[in-house]
Amino acid sequence: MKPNIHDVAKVAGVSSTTVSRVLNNRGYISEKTKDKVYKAMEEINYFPNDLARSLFHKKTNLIGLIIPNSSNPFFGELAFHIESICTSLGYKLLLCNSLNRMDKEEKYLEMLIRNQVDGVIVVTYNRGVLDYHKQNLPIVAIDHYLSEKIPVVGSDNYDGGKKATELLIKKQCENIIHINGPLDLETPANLRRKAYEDVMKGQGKLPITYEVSPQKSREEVIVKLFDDHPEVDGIFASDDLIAAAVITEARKRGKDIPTQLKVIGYDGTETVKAILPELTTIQQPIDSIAKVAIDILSKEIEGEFNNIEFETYLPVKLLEDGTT
Amino acid sequence: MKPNIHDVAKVAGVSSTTVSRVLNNRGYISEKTKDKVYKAMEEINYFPNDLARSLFHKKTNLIGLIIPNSSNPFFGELAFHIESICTSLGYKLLLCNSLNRMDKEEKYLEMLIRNQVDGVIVVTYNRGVLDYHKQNLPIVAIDHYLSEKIPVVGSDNYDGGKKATELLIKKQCENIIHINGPLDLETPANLRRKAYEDVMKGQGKLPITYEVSPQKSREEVIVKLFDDHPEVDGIFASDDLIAAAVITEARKRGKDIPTQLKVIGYDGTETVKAILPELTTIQQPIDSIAKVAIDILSKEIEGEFNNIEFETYLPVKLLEDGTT
DNA sequence: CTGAAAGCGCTTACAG
DNA sequence: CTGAAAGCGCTTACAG
Repeated sequence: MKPNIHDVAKVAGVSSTTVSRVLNNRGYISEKTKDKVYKAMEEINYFPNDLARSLFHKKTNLIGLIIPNSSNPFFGELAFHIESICTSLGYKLLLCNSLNRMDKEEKYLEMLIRNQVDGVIVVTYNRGVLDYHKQNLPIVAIDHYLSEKIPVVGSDNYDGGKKATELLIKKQCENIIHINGPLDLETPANLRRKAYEDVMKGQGKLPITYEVSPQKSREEVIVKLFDDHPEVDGIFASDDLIAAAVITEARKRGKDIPTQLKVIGYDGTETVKAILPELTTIQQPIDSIAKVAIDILSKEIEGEFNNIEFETYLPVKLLEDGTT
Repeated sequence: MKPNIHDVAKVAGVSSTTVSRVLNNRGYISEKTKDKVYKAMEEINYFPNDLARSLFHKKTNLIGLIIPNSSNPFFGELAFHIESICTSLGYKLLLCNSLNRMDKEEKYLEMLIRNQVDGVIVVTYNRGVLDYHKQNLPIVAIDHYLSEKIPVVGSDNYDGGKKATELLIKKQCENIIHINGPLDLETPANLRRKAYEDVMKGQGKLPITYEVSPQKSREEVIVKLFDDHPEVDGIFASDDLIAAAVITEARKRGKDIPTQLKVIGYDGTETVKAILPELTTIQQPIDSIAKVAIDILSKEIEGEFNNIEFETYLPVKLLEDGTT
């Protein structure tokens, strides 16, 4: 059986109140007593039970993180940064992979509430999930505006889409096509597409967007794109994984990159930079997103609602390399 | 203030004992009472406090996962699979990124103990961390044998190294060099190196290993390797990220892959397969590793120590593609 | 079929 | 400087 505070008290020959005081360094305790208690704790290998503490304090120092999938490099890196910052602040992280499924998101949210988390960081593209549980739980959303009451932190997707499209134009591409994720989910990628369309129209060009979805895989869509549009000479993909698949297919078809086809991706994770460094891409500041999200969540937790920024869109960076 | 079981009881006009019984579906309760209680819970938006439940039951359904870094695709995918399986079993996951640092691992372990986790899954290459806290906490190690008492689940690293080296030999490589991670950490990659050396020696060839470390980056090491050994025509990298960097550097030097240089990596994550599908690699069964690790941990938690396999090494698979 | 009481492991106001 | 008591939100053996 694990020792508890009474076991420590017995060994040290004091009351459990005193042990608790030593533990929390609270009130006056004689050095002698302190020593006795510390020795007793060590002797019986005592660790305080944070469950009991949390129950009393009504604060768990637990944060829930709901992301679609930590396998994706973007979310894997986001989870890493968020966890690191949480730990440095004394918070612990409960990880939840929702696969972007609303039913899972709701179940996770209920689980987090039952576990009394102090706050939740959520990356969801399903509006409305969070209204479901009417608890007034501190929440911050990443990447996507959910409701007036929920602060959102992300990066400047419109500017990213603009920068990407403009680069292809500057590089003399005549036939620029965009590949995006599911258009029905309200992902931030939709703003990238909007910027693409605006820039194209501004140039008097016709925007064309292909859509990758759970039903149509990256590979399928890209094959169709090349079949439909053999004239394509510039592709802006809404994430780096799609861009990588474009490069693979282009190679198969003997299309040289960047002379015959220029490709630009989106995200610029460390992983992709390591594996495919030649990919030109728009880099999101994942570490800053994590930092700002936790800053805001901490403020919500501490009840400082007055100086909270409700929408933060951090700047993105063009990383130019060999594929353009 | 969040409602508690007494609030529900008051609204429903019953005792809190009865509410608890309804909540746990335990003992006989009249349908009428059940209904009243459910209505009351809904009315005041009640969710049970799992902290209090856990405190009573001395079981939290919390699992701790300590990995080096969820940014790395291998660990990101491992975390994903572990979390998914945990959730399907009613466990919740506390994520810890140790950066392979022993001091962090120890702090995380203490945190997990204080939080009363039911068990811990740990990927560490620092022997001895776990002896530190002498709690008899259910633990399972992934990828690395830590002590007689701790079951380990991994894949067959020796066979992976053997398969990789043999492929390069079969493909007529004359000068095969191996690149490994830090040799002082007892990583599973060391077994891959051992297999490489054995196969090389068996062929009457001299094994040569270059070491990537926190001090010497992948890029640095690879540049040196090519400078030292312009004759190299086969490289076996102990992970896919190193293999990718080899490919990048080879391209810079105008060495054609696979005609002048053949490259094989290790891990075969979904991410790398998506971004660099032409990479030949040895694939680890990440999902099975996760599955078996949790199976074993569950058994430890339930106290079924009799039918636990203490060492499990799952088979790896050669994925042959364009780089060889 | 239902309730009062004790207890899970802590903490803190209150006394002394 | 130290201790007894009440309470955080639950659950369950025991009565009835």
